[in-house]
Amino acid sequence: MRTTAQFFKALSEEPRLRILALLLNGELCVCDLMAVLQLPQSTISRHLAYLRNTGWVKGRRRGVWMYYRLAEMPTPFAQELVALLGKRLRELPDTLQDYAALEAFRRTKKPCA
Amino acid sequence: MRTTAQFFKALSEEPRLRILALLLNGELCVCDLMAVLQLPQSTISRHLAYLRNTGWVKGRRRGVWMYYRLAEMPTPFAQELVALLGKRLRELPDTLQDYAALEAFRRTKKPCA
DNA sequence: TTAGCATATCCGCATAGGCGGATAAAATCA
DNA sequence: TGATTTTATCCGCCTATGCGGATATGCTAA
Repeated sequence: MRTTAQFFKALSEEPRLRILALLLNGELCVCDLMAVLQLPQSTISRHLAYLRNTGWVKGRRRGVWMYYRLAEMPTPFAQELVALLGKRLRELPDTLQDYAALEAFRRTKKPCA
Repeated sequence: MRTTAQFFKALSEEPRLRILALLLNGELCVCDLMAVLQLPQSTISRHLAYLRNTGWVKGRRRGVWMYYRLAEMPTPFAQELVALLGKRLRELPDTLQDYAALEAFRRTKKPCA
């Protein structure tokens, strides 16, 4: 029960929902997230750490860069929750804006890759 | 997005999950919840207020007693989330214990009704 | 109208966790 | 090795919210 509560707590802050929404479409590095979310790097990293500790994302180091992706969910409950959350996030205006910002960022430059 | 985050925040505390789990099987009054959760009345009421303000439960006054029940969810997303959450909660050991405690409490006495 | 019960709110206190700037650590390259 | 880049962590500050006892409110019945 405590674990379940913690799991939901990860979803209770807007920046974390935005991060998860962006990761729905695949792996991103911290600098991608910074560019899209327009938040200081320490803020992004802190939220990523929280998501990592609660089992929502996994990080992979590739040289200097850390790539984050959604973690594989261990239980059917978690899997269904991710599916449901994803469906919901994708229809929020903020998400669509972030997707557009990511597109734009990728077109203009590719500094981390 | 902010609303979505708030909605999940309501699920991020154990006492609130226990309350929701109990309400899955129908309306209860505050004194029922006190008996089962073994928490002080002020604590129960505070969590109920939080759940009320975030749209999870509705209260109905019946004389001196306040009966709480799960609210009707306004969106398909919320409806599916409730269904999923309910399925999850019902399989947690803490929930089963609380159900048993409620049963026991109802058998021994019926002080509020 | 007053007493008594159920519930809501108030209070002070404690902690988790938000924030962003500063600093440390990890990895690469010259 | 030393400089540079990327990311993680540290720091102090601040707000939200947890807690439970005390008090206020709402309602009923005598």
